[in-house]
Amino acid sequence: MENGTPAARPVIRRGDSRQRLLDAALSLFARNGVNGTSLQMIADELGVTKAAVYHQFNSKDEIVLAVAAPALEQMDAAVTAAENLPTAHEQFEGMLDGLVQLVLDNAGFAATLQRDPELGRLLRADHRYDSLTARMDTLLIGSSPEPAARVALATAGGGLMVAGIDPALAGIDRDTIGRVLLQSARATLVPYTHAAH
Amino acid sequence: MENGTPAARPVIRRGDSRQRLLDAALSLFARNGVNGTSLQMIADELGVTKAAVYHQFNSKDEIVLAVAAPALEQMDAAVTAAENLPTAHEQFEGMLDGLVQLVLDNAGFAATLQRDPELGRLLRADHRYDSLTARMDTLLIGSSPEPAARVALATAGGGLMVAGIDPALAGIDRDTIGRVLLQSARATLVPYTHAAH
DNA sequence: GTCTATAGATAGATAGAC
DNA sequence: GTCTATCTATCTATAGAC
Repeated sequence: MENGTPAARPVIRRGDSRQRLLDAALSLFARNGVNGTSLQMIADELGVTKAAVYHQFNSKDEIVLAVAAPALEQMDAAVTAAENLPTAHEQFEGMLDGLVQLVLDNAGFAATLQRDPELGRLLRADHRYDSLTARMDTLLIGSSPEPAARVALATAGGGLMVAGIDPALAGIDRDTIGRVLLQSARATLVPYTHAAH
Repeated sequence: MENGTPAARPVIRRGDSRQRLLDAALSLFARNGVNGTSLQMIADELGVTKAAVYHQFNSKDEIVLAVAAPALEQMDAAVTAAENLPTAHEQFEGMLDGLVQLVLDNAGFAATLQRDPELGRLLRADHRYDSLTARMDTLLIGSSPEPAARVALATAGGGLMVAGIDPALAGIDRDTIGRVLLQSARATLVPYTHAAH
């Protein structure tokens, strides 16, 4: 290689170890839950000691929140995009599409969120998350839903989340999973939304 | 009081403390997960010490399995009842009905099962559970389901389970929840079952 | 059935050397 | 960025008195 660049390109990029840590942590969280995953397990997975983990994050909670961040950003983008669609019907369908993509792109995170009370508590402590879910709910079942609609929303959401959990679903192609998830969520919600007509 | 009976009827019946322990444990498991619930928390909830808990159960796993037992028995009964129905269509609908009742009757347990990897592992170690779920799956989507049907089954199951989780659903009457759950599960599964015609 | 006391392991977290 | 070493708190579980 030529020496036109002032410094040789390092084989290990900066921030790589941080990302490797987050990947390992998410994988362990999805399998064992947040409470079932110790910092020792994360360190072992990376082949380092706990102290090395603490060099990059000040606490376990910080790791959990860093793991959640990308999914929350994608969720924010999906909600905002759906809100900007012209008709209520398109908003409903757009939000549904975005939600399925979100789950497919973040299956491990969805599994963790669905399963772990600890992650739910941490997220609910953040105002952004509360606001996001409220906006999403409005797009799907309106701003003053009847009780049955709230049950349907929880049911549809729960059904979506398991796509990343069930080991029996490993090996099934993304398109098939996405198609079924979309059909299921739509069929569950349509009787209770005013926007689907 | 008269002394006609040889011993005064005790105010606290035998076995009550065991049942109180299981009730407290399930409540804590549903809120915090199995891994998020220590024996100390269970003892505190009952106002006793850990040692008193260990007098009734030899290990934490034993408590978890004892908490799960009633739901597993009800599941067994529901599957068997559905299998004895005459037509495939009635078996499908009967299993769906039984499943919804199961979830409504054991909301706390369903929440725990859905969320906690630890409980799932413990149950899967028991052959009875594996066999039960296999029989249930066959009633709902047949014995050699296509991939999409397996996704639909996991989705419907996940949707059902959340009925006991979401705090936002507290206060909604049982009939409403049951009706929505049944509609959702049926709508999700019908496109992929051969028994629904 | 409930208690005190404790064992042994592991949790999250910190200090300071390299 | 990674290490050794260590702290404190808590965990599951046991022993033995009342």
